[in-house]
Amino acid sequence: MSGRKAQAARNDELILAAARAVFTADPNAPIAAVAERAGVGISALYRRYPSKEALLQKLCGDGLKRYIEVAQRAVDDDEGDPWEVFAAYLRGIVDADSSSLTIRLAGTFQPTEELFADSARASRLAVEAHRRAVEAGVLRPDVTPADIALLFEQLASVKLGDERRTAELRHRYLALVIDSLRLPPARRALPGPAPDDEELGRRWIPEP
Amino acid sequence: MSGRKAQAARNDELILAAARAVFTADPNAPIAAVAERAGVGISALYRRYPSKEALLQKLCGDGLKRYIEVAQRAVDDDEGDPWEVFAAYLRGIVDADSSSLTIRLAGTFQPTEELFADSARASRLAVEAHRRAVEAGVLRPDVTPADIALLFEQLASVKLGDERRTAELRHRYLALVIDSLRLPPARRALPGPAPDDEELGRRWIPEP
DNA sequence: AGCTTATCGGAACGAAGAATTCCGTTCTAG
DNA sequence: CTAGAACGGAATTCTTCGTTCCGATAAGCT
Repeated sequence: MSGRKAQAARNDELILAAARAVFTADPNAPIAAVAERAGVGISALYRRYPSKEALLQKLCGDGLKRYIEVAQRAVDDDEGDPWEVFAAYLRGIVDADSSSLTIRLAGTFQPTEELFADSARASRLAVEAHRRAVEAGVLRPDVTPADIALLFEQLASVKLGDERRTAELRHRYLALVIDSLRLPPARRALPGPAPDDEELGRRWIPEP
Repeated sequence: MSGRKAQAARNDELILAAARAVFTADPNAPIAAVAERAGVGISALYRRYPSKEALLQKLCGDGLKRYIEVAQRAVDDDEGDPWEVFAAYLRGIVDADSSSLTIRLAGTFQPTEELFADSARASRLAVEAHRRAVEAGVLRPDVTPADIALLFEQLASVKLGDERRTAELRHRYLALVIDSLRLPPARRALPGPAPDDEELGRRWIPEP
């Protein structure tokens, strides 16, 4: 499995993964940072995407697709325990890091028609997943789908250490909020260790 | 109360307020944006602060002082209901927007010795306020002071509409988390209306 | 009234950064 | 053996931003 074409196909993924990592870390990162992270030259990028904006649109579109997939799963599930279905939906969106790929990137590119359409679709699914949870009597009715959207964004703002640690902490705070969203009130142990002082303090020094 | 000196004193405040607004909205904002927002020329800025970095250090220092003041109040209060004291501390920090002025600005300037000292002092007070709440049996013992710090940061990431609306929403989500932090579990109505779709959707279009 | 000087507005300057283009090189497929 | 796809990265061009500089203004003092 070698050859020029295989290498190119591998670069496709490499570049997308690098772009995700770089732009979720900093929506205004230069495009050269993506190339460097992917371990390719700049021209490898421009061969695939006509501009930075096109790349960002692609990332955002992928983020919406992830969202739609996870939400669709929650809406389609008629068997599982309603609360568990809803909680799995929340965890799934947090893991997909959809907020970082969509609304967080907004402002750095001009949204296309397709993006608007997918965004509307995602929104409808979110409302439906929400409605099911409320009607099943497992979700606090005074929180709205828009509240949930903002909660996702808040969780996406958590960034500490590497990717794994960040995901762990997001789940920790999601668990805190899940406890409070749940009806009737329940309380479980928080997952993942709390941050320690060294972990928090490291962030004060400018990098370069 | 006019005169050159009064005007200058008024500008002192104007500039600081503008800098707070501009840099909490965007930690990498150009210094010209501060001058414009304050309605003064650039030289009015450079007369007061030798560099952009010095201004940022001042803002961060002020943020820490606000934090210390609020936390000190919580630590000193021996009379009030322990939970109410702790909840007021949380609300106070959110209102002071300390996170946006401190850790959020970190990386845009070199921290001074004094900042480190104040930061340590703030941290000690936070731990003490936390300890009191846990020992009074009103705060979930599996959340640590570091958890609380990250919660503040998450709340500070909420930004929607004008300053008033943003503060309202932060309190809404603080209430959600407060419900879950509290021991024994309690549940109150959420303050402030949830965001509506138009409010959320407006953020997709790039500004200029 | 006239002079001094603190204060200010904003243009000018220079450095840095970033998106995109361009060119020479490599290596595969046919 | 060669045409050309794919690539690395320097060169180009444009923008942005921090800082400096200069002329204008008017308060306060003599």
